[in-house]
Amino acid sequence: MEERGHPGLHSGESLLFLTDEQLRKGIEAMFFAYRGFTADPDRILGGMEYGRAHHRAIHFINRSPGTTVNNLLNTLGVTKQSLNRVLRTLIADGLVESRVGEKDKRERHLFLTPEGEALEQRLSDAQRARMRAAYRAAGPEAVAGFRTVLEAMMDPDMRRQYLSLREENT
Amino acid sequence: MEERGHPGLHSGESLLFLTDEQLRKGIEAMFFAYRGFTADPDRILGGMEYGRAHHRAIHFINRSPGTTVNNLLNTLGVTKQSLNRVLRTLIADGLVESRVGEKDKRERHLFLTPEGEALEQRLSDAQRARMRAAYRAAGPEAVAGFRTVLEAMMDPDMRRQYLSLREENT
DNA sequence: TTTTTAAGTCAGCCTTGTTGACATTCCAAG
DNA sequence: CTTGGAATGTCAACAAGGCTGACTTAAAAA
Repeated sequence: MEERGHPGLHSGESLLFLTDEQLRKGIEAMFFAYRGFTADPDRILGGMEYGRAHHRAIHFINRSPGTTVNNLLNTLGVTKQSLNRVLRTLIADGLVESRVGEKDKRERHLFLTPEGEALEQRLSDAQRARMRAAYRAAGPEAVAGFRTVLEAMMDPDMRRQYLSLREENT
Repeated sequence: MEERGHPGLHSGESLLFLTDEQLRKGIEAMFFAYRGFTADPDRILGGMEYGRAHHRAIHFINRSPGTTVNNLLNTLGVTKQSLNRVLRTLIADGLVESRVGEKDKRERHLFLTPEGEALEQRLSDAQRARMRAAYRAAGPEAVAGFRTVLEAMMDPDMRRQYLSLREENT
């Protein structure tokens, strides 16, 4: 069942990986894997007053300190009302700081406080631990393929988001 | 907590794919890709009275016709109350049929009606189209790696679910 | 000056998850 | 036969986290 002899892309047989059966396996793999992917942070957050939405906000603020609300909105793909509810609690609890923009005073630039960074660490440590185990078990070539397929699966807008985030510090 | 040089696997350099930076890229890839993964069915369902939960139920009933409520519960990882709310509407709307078990009459075996199968087709066609495009763009080797990493990322329970589903008709 | 933009807020709604309590049905063990 | 436990279903209440719509404020842009 293995023909990684690499495709000239003709030969027809190398397209067996595009059967509906193969596609469905991939779909179910995504479903079950995503559950694992979120399981550890969810467990940690379950004890607190926060949820997955807070985790996502914290992640991307940590990823791009000083990002604006609008940026974050687009990255997360939610409405400002949804995001605002999350940010309000994070700011009130002292995990996120919101600074008025210097150039454009309408904008608010978001930063993690030391407490916010501490929570971010806890959450991403847990998530990375699972990721690291999976990567190690699968090996570097599988990881490369993993990322290639995921990128191809994104909406174009999201792919741009993803790639622009990578530029920042690669 | 990061050992990046790391010995065991000789050469050391082959472990560069396990850096925190690489892991974070993988995490974000999962996040953005999952959005794409669910986008098409969500769009279709947005117009109706159904949501993602209905899609998942329909998918796995189609995948394993005659499965019991308890089986489905475990596969989906939700409570029976959550699933019941979804199943009730699907049954009421004539998309799913619930048959009392013959051997054990406490069990209800679930099947899609022709209408249910029609909706399943619409949804999975959309999802498979994206998957197919991604697979085609990435190539068979990347796809193999993709599935390998996803399997390694699942919780053991979910991996068993995933693999047992594969056995049924491979 | 007027219009547009960024952000925040309030109110209300929906889906989908959760617990807890309880009824029904039925198998199986005592 | 009786009873305990398992599988299912149902009701109620609640929470997270999406959404839309309407409105305000402040500041930038035209």
